[in-house]
Amino acid sequence: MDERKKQILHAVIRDYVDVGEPVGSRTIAKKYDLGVSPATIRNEMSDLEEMGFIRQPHASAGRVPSDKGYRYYVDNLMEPEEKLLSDEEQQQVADFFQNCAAEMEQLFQQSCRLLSSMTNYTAMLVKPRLADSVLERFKLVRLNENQLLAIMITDDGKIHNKIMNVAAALPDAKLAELEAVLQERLLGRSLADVTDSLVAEAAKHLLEQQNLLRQTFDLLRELLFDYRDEGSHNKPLIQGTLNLLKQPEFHDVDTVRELFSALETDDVVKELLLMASEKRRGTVVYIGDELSPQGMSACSMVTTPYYVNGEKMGSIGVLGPTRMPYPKVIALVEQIGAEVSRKMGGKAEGGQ
Amino acid sequence: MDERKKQILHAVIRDYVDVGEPVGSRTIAKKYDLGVSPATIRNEMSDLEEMGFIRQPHASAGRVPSDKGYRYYVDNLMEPEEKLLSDEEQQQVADFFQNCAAEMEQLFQQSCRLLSSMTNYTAMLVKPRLADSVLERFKLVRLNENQLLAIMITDDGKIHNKIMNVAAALPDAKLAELEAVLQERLLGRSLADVTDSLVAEAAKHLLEQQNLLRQTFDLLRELLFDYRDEGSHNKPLIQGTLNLLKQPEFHDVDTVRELFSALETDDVVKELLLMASEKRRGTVVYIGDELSPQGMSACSMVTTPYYVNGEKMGSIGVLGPTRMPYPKVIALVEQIGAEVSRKMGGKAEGGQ
DNA sequence: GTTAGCACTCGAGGAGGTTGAGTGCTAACA
DNA sequence: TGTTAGCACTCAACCTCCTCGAGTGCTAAC
Repeated sequence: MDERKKQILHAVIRDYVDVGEPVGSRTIAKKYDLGVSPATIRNEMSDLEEMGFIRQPHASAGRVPSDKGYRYYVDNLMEPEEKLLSDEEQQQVADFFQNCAAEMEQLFQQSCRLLSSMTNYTAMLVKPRLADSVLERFKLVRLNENQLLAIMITDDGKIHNKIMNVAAALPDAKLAELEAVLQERLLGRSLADVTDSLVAEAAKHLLEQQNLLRQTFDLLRELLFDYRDEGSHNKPLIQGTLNLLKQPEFHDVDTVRELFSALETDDVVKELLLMASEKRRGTVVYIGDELSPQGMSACSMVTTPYYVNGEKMGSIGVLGPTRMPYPKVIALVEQIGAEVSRKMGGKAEGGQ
Repeated sequence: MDERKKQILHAVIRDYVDVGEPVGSRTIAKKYDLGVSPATIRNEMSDLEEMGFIRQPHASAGRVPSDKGYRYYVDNLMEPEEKLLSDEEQQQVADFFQNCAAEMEQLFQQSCRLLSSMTNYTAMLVKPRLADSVLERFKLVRLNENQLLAIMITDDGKIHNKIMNVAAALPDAKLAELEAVLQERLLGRSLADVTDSLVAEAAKHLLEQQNLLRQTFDLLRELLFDYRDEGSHNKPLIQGTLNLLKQPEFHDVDTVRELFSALETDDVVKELLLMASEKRRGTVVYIGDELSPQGMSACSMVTTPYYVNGEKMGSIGVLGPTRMPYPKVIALVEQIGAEVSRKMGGKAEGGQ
């Protein structure tokens, strides 16, 4: 891959992303000053096609970048100066984060919306894993003779609760004792740390005395593990699904159907967003075929992790057509990701 | 509108719903035994067109029912025997409701899914208004010196809570007193009944003594009214949006965009579903243009109310193309609505 | 290694023709 | 007066044929 080939590939991609139509050798010779004739460019393009970086939609058309071509571009060709946001965009982001909500849930919602409206693609965000939340408060409240309400407040400000039935009367003193023991053992720990044995041990001596509490404990354990596994508690946020319909590549209803049904499957979205953050590789770009296991091979995705209190984290990202202005989108995702981290008191982490 | 015209209109609609293509005079003469020649049917159809019940997509095509035609059909032509569900369908519904969840939220979700999968259209449901929920329990729990947790449990089993800051220490005795007074005044009332004056009066003598509680009360009032107005607390359920994409009438991406953006607006959906139940007219059918204020003039909608404990209620319904088998869909919606009512201990109400 | 020139390919788009479903009209019939 | 047969007419859908133009690949010359 010599320098000139790189230049030509770069030119093909820039032009295609811009105009949306296959780009020919003449166009490149005219628009980008490479100092060679169309014929030479043709030869080079023929090589590039053989190498799999570009392809022809049909025999007498210009060239279009392949997924591999975009990949090479993102990995090797993108120039830092392309990644800058315009002043207005900078401003827009800054303004937004100055005035945005402090409450976590809302901040996420709104950031997601911002990202989708600024890119005109679909934005998505996974909230921090509930398992990483730290138990800050734990209360047992008597509702009546047979019912207790367990209240847990986690450090993200969320209140979780569950009504539990107790088989027989439980004196106030015992209840207080139970609460105290559990508080001592559970508070300050993340839900991930709350293991079966921990709960069991915490209540051992109580259980010995009062077998009737066993049910309550089973319920409590269920509750804790339920939250820890975060089954349905942590749906990813998705904003601007409809933006994708604006894209010419999704003018075919069948493609749209496939794509949307993938988007409706929360697990797919979460998996995608988390694939990136779990590798801890900063911003990650998935291109075309790399999303085919998720049924989105017509798309590309840019995700970046964000941090809450320096540790716990989630991811925010954008889904658009493979033909997207990668540098801009990457810059925007990183910028917004960093701002979210900042707002949440985490350390930002940018770049690749 | 003589008998023969009715028969012909009926035939046009049945055939069009079935086949999906404009239907001509010859087809009707052959398929439906009206005892007259195509020529006669042509004359009648010409009249029907003049009356606005059918129309021609283009000059040399067959006829297609207009919105007005469907309306007339639904109001006057549908025969009771058309409204029967097949045995398998009956069975499917019965099976489902035998095994379905008892928990309200889940029951709604699952019923909605059932309706959408059985019709292959989009199903939607508004949950009962929160304002109609009755406060069953009310608790004030001290979290620490400066924070109280207000817990409200409504008769639908939902737990609502809010953390409130109190300016200065509040002795346990006062807290208990406060709780007791509020319980006395608020329990057993629906959120709709909880008025500003009620809360104020309930706490009057307390406030006189302890001005510092004012803030707490303001917060509590806010909380109550927040739930009562049910701002974001009561999103309608929507299932099977993607089913609409299967319909040939939505093969155009622009129509889809318009429709989906309407569906994304919760208020529009809720308004639609509630329009019916507020009139207390049983099952209601909206056809084509009648939905144009909601930006869904390509669709028809069938909704029916359901009842919880005989009074409080919501609606369940189906959104599909105007070309839908109305009798079947109506029967299905009513059946499922009735089952939901039954499950929720409400009285069923069928028919129009 | 680069370039100019040229033949070739192929999709897009328009013109023209054919087909078939369906209508509207008219005149004849009961 | 209502019904029917017959016939001319209309029009979308579908072909085919044609041209145009963008773009390529190849070759021979520089």
